[in-house]
Amino acid sequence: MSIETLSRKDQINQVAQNLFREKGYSATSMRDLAKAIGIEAASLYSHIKSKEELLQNICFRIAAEFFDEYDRVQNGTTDPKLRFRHAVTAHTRVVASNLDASSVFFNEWRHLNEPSLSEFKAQRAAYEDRFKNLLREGIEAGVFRKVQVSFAMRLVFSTLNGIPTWYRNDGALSPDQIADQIADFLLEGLLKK
Amino acid sequence: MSIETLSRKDQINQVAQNLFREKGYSATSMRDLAKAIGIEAASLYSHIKSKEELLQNICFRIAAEFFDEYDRVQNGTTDPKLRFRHAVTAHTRVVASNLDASSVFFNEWRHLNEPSLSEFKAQRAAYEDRFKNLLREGIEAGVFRKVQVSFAMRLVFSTLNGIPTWYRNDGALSPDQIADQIADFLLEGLLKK
DNA sequence: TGCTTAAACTAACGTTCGTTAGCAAAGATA
DNA sequence: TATCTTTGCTAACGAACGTTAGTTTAAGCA
Repeated sequence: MSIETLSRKDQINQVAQNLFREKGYSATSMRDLAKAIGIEAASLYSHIKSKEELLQNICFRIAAEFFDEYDRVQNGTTDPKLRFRHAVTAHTRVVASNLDASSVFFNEWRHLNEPSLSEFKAQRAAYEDRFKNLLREGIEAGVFRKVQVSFAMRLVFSTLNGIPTWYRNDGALSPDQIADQIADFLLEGLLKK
Repeated sequence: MSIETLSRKDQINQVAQNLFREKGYSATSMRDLAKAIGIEAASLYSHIKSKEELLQNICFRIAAEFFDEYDRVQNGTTDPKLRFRHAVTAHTRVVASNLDASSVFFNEWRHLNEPSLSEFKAQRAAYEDRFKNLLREGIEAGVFRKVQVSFAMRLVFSTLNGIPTWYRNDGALSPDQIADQIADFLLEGLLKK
């Protein structure tokens, strides 16, 4: 869907995603946002309640996508190695298909105010726990090396959440392709076997 | 060195590192910074030229540390696997020993203005090239899997630069210890051999 | 004691911030 | 045609922003 066919409200949310990512939430003014759309700053308030509402929309929409995609791919799978691979590729697809929004999710969430901030942290922790459990399963099954699960989980997420810093969805590599390659990298490492 | 024994100028730089990391550069006001020190905002200008100068100091000091530590550990080593391991552990030590500053380096550099911004990008690209060369060497030597070097470099840096999001230098694990564990993770991956 | 200097202060500058109030235009609906 | 709703506008609010000017304070030194 091109940006002209979106409702004004959707258009505002989309441009906000882009600006919040490029300049950061605090450094993006409502006048910047309005100018990028082609209206006056005050006119934004015919469609939205506040600047922070825009940030909340982005953060919680992406959080929901992470959960949804995770549930979708885990359904029915029991093999620990495959469960982990599916979780990694699902997460990667969400990130790579929502570069602006996921970038804001990763870097701008701290500008949320209460109670959104606590809710955000709780959801993130719950999501991270799922990955810790996958790692535990893999270790207990003797498939993964005996690593500290919370340490390994942090490294995995660092790799995944860094995607928006370098990936461009320009046709060279599809989200599915990099998802597979990242899963390979996390499972195999750099060394030749 | 405790914060009270620093010169005022050093103290300002140190508190700025911390605030820029916690709240972001744009969301940190000079009045925030002054308040955290216990003086008036205008008094800061007896010691510094501008807010942006503080950001420049942080970014370029850390950049220099990355280069220095890299040069120090590469000196004399020729084995590709060891060269890569040393580069990774050196980088990790710099990050883990400068959590506030490296966090600002990773996340707030975009608020630099020209010409500092271009200079920053150039230095970062030069540093990244060193890692790409190490990966190339490892592949040519048959030690590393045949991965795309620029892709692998991005994944490596994502892992390393995510350290400030989770590591606390509180005595549980020293910078050297996590450096070794991260190198293991990058080289070996999660799978049991 | 008088002089110099560093480092703080108060006051204020002009600008930008997010947001509100009130109004105008335009299209949909009756 | 008359009315309502949506979506924009101009004007402006009070607050906060980075920064400058000018002044005071206090310590070090001749």
